[in-house]
Amino acid sequence: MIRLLRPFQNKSRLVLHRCEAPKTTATQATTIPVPWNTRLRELSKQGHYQQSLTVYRKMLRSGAAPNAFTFPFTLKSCAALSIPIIGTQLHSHVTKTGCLCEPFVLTALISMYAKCLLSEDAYKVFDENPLCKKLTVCYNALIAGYVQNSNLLNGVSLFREMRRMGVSVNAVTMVGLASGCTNPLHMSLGMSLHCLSLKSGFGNDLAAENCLLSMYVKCESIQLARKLFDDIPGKGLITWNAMISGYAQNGLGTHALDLYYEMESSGISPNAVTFVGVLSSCANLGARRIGQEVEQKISNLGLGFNLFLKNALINMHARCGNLARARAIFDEMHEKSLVSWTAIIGGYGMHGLGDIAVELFDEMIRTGILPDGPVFVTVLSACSHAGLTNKGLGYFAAMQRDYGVKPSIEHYSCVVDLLGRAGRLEDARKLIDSMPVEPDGAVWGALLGACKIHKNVDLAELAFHEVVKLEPTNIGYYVLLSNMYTEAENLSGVLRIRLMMRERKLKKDPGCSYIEFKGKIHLFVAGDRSHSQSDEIHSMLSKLQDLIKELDVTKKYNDEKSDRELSTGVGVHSERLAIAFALLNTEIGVDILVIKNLRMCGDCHLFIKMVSKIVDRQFVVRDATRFHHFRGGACSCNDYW
DNA sequence: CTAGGGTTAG
Repeated sequence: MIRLLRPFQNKSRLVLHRCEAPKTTATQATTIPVPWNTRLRELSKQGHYQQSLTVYRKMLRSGAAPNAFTFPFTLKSCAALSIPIIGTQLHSHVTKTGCLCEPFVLTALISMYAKCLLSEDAYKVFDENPLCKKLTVCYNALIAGYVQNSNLLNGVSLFREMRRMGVSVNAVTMVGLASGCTNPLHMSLGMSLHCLSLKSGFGNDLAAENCLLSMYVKCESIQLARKLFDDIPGKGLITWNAMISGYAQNGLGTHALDLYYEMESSGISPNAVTFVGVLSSCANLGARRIGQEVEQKISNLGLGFNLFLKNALINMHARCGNLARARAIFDEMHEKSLVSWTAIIGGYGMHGLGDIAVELFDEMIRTGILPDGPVFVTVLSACSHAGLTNKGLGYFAAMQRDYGVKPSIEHYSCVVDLLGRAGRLEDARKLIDSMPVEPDGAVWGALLGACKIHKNVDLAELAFHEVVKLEPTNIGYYVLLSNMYTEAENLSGVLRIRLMMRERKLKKDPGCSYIEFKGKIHLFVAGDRSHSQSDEIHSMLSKLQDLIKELDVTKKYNDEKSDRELSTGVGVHSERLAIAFALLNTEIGVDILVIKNLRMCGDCHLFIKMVSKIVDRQFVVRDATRFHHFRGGACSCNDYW
C-alpha cells in the first residue's frame, strides 16, 4: 500500500498548488481512506468543488491511499471547475492505483474529459479500456460528452453502435441524446427518441420526460411541448419550470404567466429558475406591476442574491420603463456579469439614452470585462437609436481589432441600421456588398427601414427585392414598401404589392396593443369589439376625439379619417382602444402601453400626445423598437413633429 | 452517465 501511494504523492505536490506541511507521521501513512471519501462525497453533493480538491490534497499528504470510491468525486470536481490539468493528474493516479477496472471511475474520467472540452481524451479512455464497450454507463458518459461538445452526430453513431453491440440502452442514454436536440433541425431525431422512450418504458422517468419536454421547446415546437406537459402525471418543479421558460423563450409571455399562476394554485413552490422565466415574460410584455409583485416575492423568499435573478430584474425594469430601478439594482450588485452590463446598456439604448449606454460600455471595458458578440449588438443598437453614428462605427471597427470578436450577421445589420438612419444609405449599401457573409433578411430589412425614413423609393425597391427572396412570408416588408408607395402617391406600386401579397396568400399579421391592469394583460387589435368594456371604450374614444379637435389648432391630426373609423368601428387603431381602456380603469399614474409588430406612426403619436395633455397623465409607450414618453403637459419626444 | 435559468438589431 505504501509503495502504491508514494510515487504520485510527490508529483501531486508539483501541480496541486501549495501544500501545507504534512502533519502526519510515517505510521499514519497506511490510514484507510473511508473517512476521507465520506468527506469528499459530502462536499461534492453540496457543490463545494474547490474545497473537495483541497481535501484530496490533504488526503494524499496524510498518507491515505485513494481508491475507487475517491476518484468519482474528485474527478467530478475537476469537471465542474473545468481544470483538465488536475484531471489529467487524477487520471494517472487512477491508473497507478489500478482503479481503471471500476465502472464508476471510468465514467467519471470520460465525463471529466468531456466537460473540460477534451472529447478526444474522453474517447481515448473509452477506446483503451475494453470493459467500457460492455457498459451502458460508459457509453452514456461518452455520448453525453459528445453532445455537450455540440457533436450530436458522434453521439448518434455511438448510440447506433451500442445497439448493434447489444449493450442495453436506458433512460440516461436517451436524456444524453435528447439534450443535444437544440434547434428545429433536430426535431425528427428528438421525436424518434420520444418514441423510443415510450416503447422502452422510460415514460416513468421524470428526468427523461422533462428532457423531452425541453427538447420540444428548443425545437420551437411549443404545442408538442405543451401536449407532453399535460400528459406528464407527476409533474415536478423542473417540469413546470421547463414549460414556463419554454413559453418565455418563445415569446409567449401571457402563456408563461398563466402557467405560473396555475403552478402556484396547484401548490408547487416556485424557485429562482421559475422567477427567471416569469420576469423575462414580464419584460417582454411590459407587465410592470406583475413584475413588481414578483420582485417583492423574490425578496420575501430570500432569493434576492441570485445573479440570474438580478439580471432578469434589471432587464424587466428597463423594459417596463423603470430605468431608475434597473440602474439601482445594477449599481448595488457587488458581482456584475457581462449579462448584467448587457441588460443595463440595452435598457438605456432602448430609451434613446445612447450617451449613457456608451459611457457604461466604456466603463465596462475599463473594469476589465471582455465584451462578447451580444453586448456589441446591444451597444451598436444604442448608438443607432441615439444617432451616435461615428461612435457606433468606432465600436464596429474595434470589436474585431481590439477584442477579437468576429462581427456576425447581427452586427452587420446593426451597422446597416446605424448608417441608414444617419442617411448614409449608399455607405450602408456598400457595406452590404462588402460583407464576408451572405446578407440575411434582417440586413436588407434594416436598409429597407432606413429607406423608409429617408424616403428613398429606388433603393427601397432594391432592398425589398432582396429581402423578399430571403423571407417571402414576412409580411412586414410588404407593408413597409406599400406604405412608402402610399406616401409617394404611387398607386400602381401599392396595387402591385397588394397583388403579390394576395398571390402569396399572406394575411396581414395584425399589430396589437396591450396594457396591464390588475395583473392581467388586456390586448386589443385594430377594430376590436370583443372586449367586455367595448361600448364604454368607444364612447370614451369619441369624447376624446371631440376634445382633440378643439385642441388641435394646426390640424395636423387627421380627424376625418378617425371620425370615419370611429363611426364604423372598422380599423380603429389598437393603441387608441388600449389608451381608452386605461383611462377607464387605471388610477392616475404612469401607464405602460406596449405595441407589438408595429412601429408607432405619426398619427398615433399625435393622438397619444393630445390625450396625455387633455387628461394630464403620463403614458409610457413601447413599440417595436423603442420607448416613447408622454408626460402630460409637456411631451418630450419630438421625433415626428 | 441524465432533466429547468439571465443579455442580442429590425
